[in-house]
Amino acid sequence: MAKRPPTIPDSELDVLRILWDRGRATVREVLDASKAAGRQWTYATVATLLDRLEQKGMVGSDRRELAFVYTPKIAAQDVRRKRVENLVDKLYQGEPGLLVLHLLQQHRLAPEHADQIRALLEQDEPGDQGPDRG
Amino acid sequence: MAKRPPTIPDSELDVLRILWDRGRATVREVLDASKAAGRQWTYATVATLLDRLEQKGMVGSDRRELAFVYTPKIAAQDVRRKRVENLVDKLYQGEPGLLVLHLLQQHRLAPEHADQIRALLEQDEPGDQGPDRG
DNA sequence: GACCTTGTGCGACAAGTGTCTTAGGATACG
DNA sequence: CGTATCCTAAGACACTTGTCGCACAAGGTC
Repeated sequence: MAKRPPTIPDSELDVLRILWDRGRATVREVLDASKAAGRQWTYATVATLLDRLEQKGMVGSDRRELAFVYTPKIAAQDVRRKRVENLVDKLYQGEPGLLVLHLLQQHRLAPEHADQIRALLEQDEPGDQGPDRG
Repeated sequence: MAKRPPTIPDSELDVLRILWDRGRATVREVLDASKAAGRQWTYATVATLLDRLEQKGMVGSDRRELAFVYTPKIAAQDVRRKRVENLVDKLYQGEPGLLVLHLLQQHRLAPEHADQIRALLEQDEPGDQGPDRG
C-alpha cells in the first residue's frame, strides 16, 4: 500500500487561495485576509494550516525580518486541473462535455465569457462533420 | 457552533455512485461492483460506508428477504450541482464561464456534446442585450 | 443437530481535519 | 528594566475518514 498522495482539505485551500491572491503573506496577513473572507480563525489556527501546507510541500516559507513569509509552491492552475479532472471522472462519466452542458444549463454566464466560448468552439469546428475522429 | 452539514467523502461517493447506477443494491452487490471498479474493499468496509451514508440520510435501507437493500435518497444531480458550485466558488471566482473556458481549452469534447453546447449558446445569444434579466 | 454461508451489529484504530491553548523567545516603548 | 506585542513551537482534542475484525443470528444441507 503506497502512501496516499497529499490532499488539500477545505480549510487549507482557503489559506492557499489567499496566498495565490497576494503572492506571499505572513501568518497575520493570512489571518486578516481570512477574516475579511468571513473566517473566524485565531492566529494559531492559521499558523497550523500554513504549517500543514508546508509539510505537504504546497507552500514554502522564508524568514525575513520579524516573521515567516509564506509563498505558494503549487500553482492554482494545477489544483484546478486536478479538481476538475476528479469531478469529471467521478460525476460526469469522464465526459467534460457533460459538465459544460450542466454549467450552461444551470448558470447564466458573463457575456465576455460567452463570447470567448463561442470563439473557441468555432475555431474548433470546421463547419460540418469532420472526416477524422480520434 | 452549529454542526457542520454532512459531507460525502470519496469512499462514500464511490458507493453512492454504484447505487445511482443500479438503483438499489445489497452490501454484497455493492462490494462486487466496487471490485469491478478497482476497489479492494472487504464486506465490512462496504457495510460501514453504507451505514455512514444512511446515518447522513443519503441512502435508505429496506430489509427484504435475506439482506438489506439500500437505495439512494439523494439525487446524483443534487450532488453534482453542489460540487460544481463549490468548485466554481472556490477556484473560479464564482464565474462559471471561467470553468467552461478551462474545460474547452483543456479537453477535446465528444462531438455530440460540442453540438449541443453550440445549440445552447446560440439560443442564448440574441446578438445584443437580452430581453429579460433576473 | 452440527456445520457452512451470508448477513448484521459493534467496535476498533490509525491518519486526516478543524480549531485552539499555552509556553516561551524576540521586539518595541516608556 | 518591566510590560505589552508579536512571533514560533509544541501539543491537545474532538470529530471524520478509510479500513477492517469478530462475535453472533438466520437459513440451508446432510
